[in-house]
Parts: sequence; C-alpha cells; structure tokens
Amino acid sequence: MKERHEYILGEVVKAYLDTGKTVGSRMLSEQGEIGLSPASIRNAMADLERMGLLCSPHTSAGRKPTDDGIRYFVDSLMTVDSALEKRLIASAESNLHSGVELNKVLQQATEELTSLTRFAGLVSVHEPDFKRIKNIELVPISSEQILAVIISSEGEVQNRLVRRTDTMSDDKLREISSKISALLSQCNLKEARERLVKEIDQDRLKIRQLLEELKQWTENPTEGKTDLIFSGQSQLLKMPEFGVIETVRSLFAVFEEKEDLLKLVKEVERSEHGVKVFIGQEHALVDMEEISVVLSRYEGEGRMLGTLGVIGPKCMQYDRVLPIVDCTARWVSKMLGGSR
Amino acid sequence: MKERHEYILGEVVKAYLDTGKTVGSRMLSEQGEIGLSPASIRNAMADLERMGLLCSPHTSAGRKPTDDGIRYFVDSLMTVDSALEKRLIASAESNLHSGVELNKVLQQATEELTSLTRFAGLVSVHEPDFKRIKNIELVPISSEQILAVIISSEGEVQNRLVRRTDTMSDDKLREISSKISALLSQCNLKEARERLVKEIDQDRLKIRQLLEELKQWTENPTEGKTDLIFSGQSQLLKMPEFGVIETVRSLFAVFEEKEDLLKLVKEVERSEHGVKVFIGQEHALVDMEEISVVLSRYEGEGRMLGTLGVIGPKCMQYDRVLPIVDCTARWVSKMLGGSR
DNA sequence: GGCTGGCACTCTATCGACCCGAGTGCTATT
DNA sequence: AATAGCACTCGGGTCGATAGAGTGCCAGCC
Repeated sequence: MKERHEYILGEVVKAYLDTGKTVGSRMLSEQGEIGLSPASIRNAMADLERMGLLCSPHTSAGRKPTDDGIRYFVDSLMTVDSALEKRLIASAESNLHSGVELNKVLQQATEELTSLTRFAGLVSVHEPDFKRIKNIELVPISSEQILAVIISSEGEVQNRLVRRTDTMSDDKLREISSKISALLSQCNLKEARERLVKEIDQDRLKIRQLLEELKQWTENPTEGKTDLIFSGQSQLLKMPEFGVIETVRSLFAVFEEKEDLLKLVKEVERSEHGVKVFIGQEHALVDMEEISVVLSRYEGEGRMLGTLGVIGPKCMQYDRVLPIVDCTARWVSKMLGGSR
Repeated sequence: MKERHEYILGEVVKAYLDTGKTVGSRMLSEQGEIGLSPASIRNAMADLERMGLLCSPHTSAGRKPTDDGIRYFVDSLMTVDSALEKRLIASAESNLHSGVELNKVLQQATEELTSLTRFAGLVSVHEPDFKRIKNIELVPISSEQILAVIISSEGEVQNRLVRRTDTMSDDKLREISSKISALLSQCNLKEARERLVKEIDQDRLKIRQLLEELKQWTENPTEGKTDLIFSGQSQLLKMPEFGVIETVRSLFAVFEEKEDLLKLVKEVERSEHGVKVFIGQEHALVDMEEISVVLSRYEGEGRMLGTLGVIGPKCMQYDRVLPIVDCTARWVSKMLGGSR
C-alpha cells in the first residue's frame, strides 16, 4: 500500500470517528491539511474502496471506512494519545490503596470506565478454579437446614444450604464440622471428591446426606455465579446511532443474554495481548454491526483474574479509548496485585 | 358518580389498556356491547372529562383516561381474572421445593415475572438487619491479609478482608478466631460493638487492628449490598410507547440510578397492602409519565424480606398483571417460608 | 328529560411532488 | 500525475393537499 493511500485512509478514518458521518472528498480536501484537490483524493479513495477498506452506503453519500479499514487504522496507523495516558496513570496512582475488596475495586473500575469514555463499562470476573479448600464450616440455621461455608486457599468464600435430614445436636454438628474441615483441608476438588466418596462408603459418621451434598458441590462448585458487571448502559442511548429502536433493543438483549459477550471475554482471556479491540462485525454479535468492544485482561498475583473494557459505537475515538481501558486494567491489576 | 358514567369510564379504560390508543365515541359504540349511540357516549365522556378522569390530547383525537381515571378503574371497577389466578397458583404449587437458596428463588421469580407479563421484572432484597452473630471465622489468606467470615443466626454470610499488621502464626490466629467467635456469638450488633470496645480497651489479645476493623464492620454491616435485581429490561423496548429515544433513555437512567425506585420499594415495604400499583405520575419518577409500577411485598418466616414486581407501560392489563405479581409474591414467600 | 341523528368544524397523519446539496465518475487539460 | 470541469445520482427536507377520525352542538324523537 502506497504512502499516499495510507495517509488518505488515516484521514478518512479520523474524520469518520470524529463525526460518525460519511466523509466526502471535498470536505477532506478543504478542512484537513492534505494539500490535495478533491479529485485526487477521490482517486485514492476509489483505490481504497477496491481494496475493501472504504465503502459508500450509496452513490452520492461520501465514504466511510469498513471494519477492515478501521482495523488497519487501529493496528498500523494510530498513535495513542500519550499525554492522556500519562495523566491516566498519574491519577490512577493517586488513589491506590490496597486491601480493598475485589468487588469494590471492580465496581469502581466500571464506573471509571464509563465516566472516562462515556460508553458502557463492562467487567467480567473469571470463574476461579477454586483450587484448594482451606476450611469448611457447618453452621446450623434452622431445624431443617445447615449452612456450609467453604473457604478456598485463595480467599474465595462460597456458601451452600444443605438439608438436615439426620437429626443431630448442635454440639454434634460442631464436632462433625471440624472433622470434615480436617478431612478436606488442603484438598483440591478432585481429592476432596475422592475422600468424600471413601467416607460415604465407610459411613462412619452417619451423615451420608450431608456428605452427598458436599460431593455434589465438588462437582459443580461455581454454579450460578454472577460473572458480568455493567455500568453506564444508558450512556449508549445518547449516541446518535441509537436513533433506531431496533438497535437499542438488540443491544440490551445482548446485555441480558450475556452468552455472546462471554464468548468475547473468553477470547480475550485466552489471548496474549493486553488490550483487544473488536470492531463491528468482528465480534459476531447479531445486529451489532455499529458496535465495537474494547477489552483487556487484568490480573492479580500472577494469575489472570478477569476482563474489563467498554462497549461503544463503532465510531469511537480508539486512540483515547484504548489507553483508558489499558490503564484501568493496569490499575485494577495493581490494586489486586498484593491483596489476595 | 352515576352508574352510566362508571360504566363508560370502565369501557374507555379497558379499550385504552387494550390498544394503548385514544378511544373515540363511535368506536366504543360500535365494537362494545354498550348499546348507546356515539352521541350519548360523547355526553358521558364530556362529563368524565370535567371530573378529571378522562382527557383528550387535542380536539379531534378521542379520549384516554387520566392517571386518576385508571386509578379509579383499578381500585373500584376492575375484577381480576380469577381463572388466571387459579392457574398461576396451581403452576406455582407444582414447582414448590424448599431448601433453595434465596438468590436462586429471587432470580427465578424475576424471570417468571417477565415471562408472564412481558414487562421488566424487578426484585428488591430488603437490607437484612443482621440481627445476631452466630459465628465468626478468621482465615489467613496471605501474609498480609485475613479473611473474616461472619455468619448470622439467619444464615446470612458476610466476608471482609482485614489487614494483618500484627504478625502471628496460623495457630495463634486459629486460637484468636475461636476466642472472638465465643466473645461475639449470640450478640446483636450493638452488644458486639460494646464488647469489642471493651476488648480494645483492655487490649489483652494484642490484636487491636483486627478488633478495630471488626468494630467498623458492626457499624456498617451491609455496606455495598446489591439490592435490586432486574430482568427483561429489553422487553420494554418492544412497547410502542418507546418509539421515542428520550423515553428509553430516562427509563434506563432510572434503572441505573436505582435511588428513585428504592423509594417506591420502601413505600411498599412500609405499606399494609399486598400489591401496590403506581400509575403514571404517581410514582414521581421523572419523565416516566407513561410508565406504571406494580409491586408487592414478599415475606419469609413471618418477617418482611423484600419487594418484587414489574415495570411496564401505563396501559398494561392491570387485571392480568396484579394477580401475576400477587401470586409470584405468594410463591416466593412460600418458598422462603420454612427455609430460613 | 334524556337519547339520537346530523352537520360543521378541527386537528393529525400520510402521501406525493419538488428542490437543494453533497458527492461521485469520467474525461479533457495542464 | 494532478487538476478542473461537467453530467449524473441519490437522500433529506419542505410544502400542500387529502383522508380520516373525532368532537360539540343543535334540533328532533320517544
């Protein structure tokens, strides 16, 4: 690709991201510092259209970049606003205080994302592996139910209601509780399951029911976890591209469904890169051709903890949004770094 | 108010709730079983307009009920669809199985609400009083942090990260854990705070930092609880009244803000009635004149646990929606009745 | 006296005609 | 190779006419 073409493409994309409208050759020639006549620009644009980087919705409507065009811009032509980046890092540093709970950090992160970008913020929490059991506590709740509180070595807490068919005194329960805790402490899920099976076979403790329910838990420990946090969804409604109700509906259907978004999240979790951008059709969400998603992984103590980012219109200012998402992810990582 | 007028008002409201459009005298005379000429109906309508129960947006546009008109209908004229009600109760009975966790029941309830009404479902969880502490468990997470797991006598579990400034062995921590648990067990928050203060003064255990953080917790135990669960928000977008983007935006702003909705929820929590309806301006949500909210309290084990209901267009079929909300609340109450 | 039919009037929503502006593609020219 | 000019195309906005739905009021009927 010739330098001339790259240059023109860059200008077209910039203008498009600025205004959200198609850009014509005259307007580009007049307002920019291109120094070329409209006709020359038209030639270049025609070439770019043949390459599949630009397209025009109809004959006399100017041109706008295709998804590929924006992709090329983001990957090769764009330079991020480094002054902005520095400011972001500085302001992030300023409110660094560790020892805060995961959920609060994430909540703050989404809000930060929406207030900086004016788009919808999105944070996913990676389903943790619940590697090792640290502690199990059985607490009597009523005559019929027991609450099992299971704590992982990573500080994850889960609780589960268990029916209490076998009648037993609270003292007895306490005794059983510490026995089970001793039995399963330091086990990973597989080991725990094995030990439970063995215990159920022997049936020494006469608490088959309870053990069965615990075993069930080892098979499906993270069932029903909430996994996606949103904020600022209503921000998106301000965008002109949502004049059509249809678009809005499918957007919010996506928010509710979550399935499809989770796919993207998983993809980012697996990827190597920090920030990943999905432009228009690239994310394969139905009826969301005008939407882009910018995501980044965040980490804590070496392991990947989840993904965060924003959802916004395709014509967003990527050179602003990318560093924002990047810095927020770094900030979250730092907050969680030493804390768990 | 004369019988004739009541009758006409009822028919107008019914027609309006059916179609969402203004209703004219001719149309009413032709399709209904009124047996009156358009002119007579017009006279009655003019009277009702003077009474403030009907209004017309402009001269030649037919009439529609005012908020007061709908209110009169709901309070005095409407009969609920008792066949529907019976079916609802039956289907609710059929999937009654107790011993399920609160959150799952509520999630299921909102989904039930949206699928039955095709509006947005809403469930609030009343901030629990966390009456008595049952158990406290301190679990070492890292060299810097301790996880405090606090279990209430109602089976509520909360956990909190605590910094670990005082170095101590895991054994020591276990010892302290059981001491604190013994100290605070069966206390309500006030008593717990007092005992903690006393303990901090004496400073026998040399764990001032830890105790301080626990004391802080007793002062604000439910901080940052999620309190409103939605579902089916995108359903609302299908309603014709959301042709205008403005309405949609303010609606979703309300969803995000939550503040205003919480006010309604609190009102329902305080009220005596089962189901409560807020029509149009009655709920005082800005820009939501075309929206109605139907809420009902639900209970468990005698005490009020929260509120659930739907948010939908003002012209919803109240005779369907009221029993649906009512039955769902009963169902939830039943599910939670014996379970905690 | 209350109900009804008729008539004149009002207001909105819709449709088609029309024009303007923005933009393109092609070709001749420098 | 870049530019200037020209004919052509298409979408959006404005304007006016029309149809339709509905009202209010009046005179007549039971």
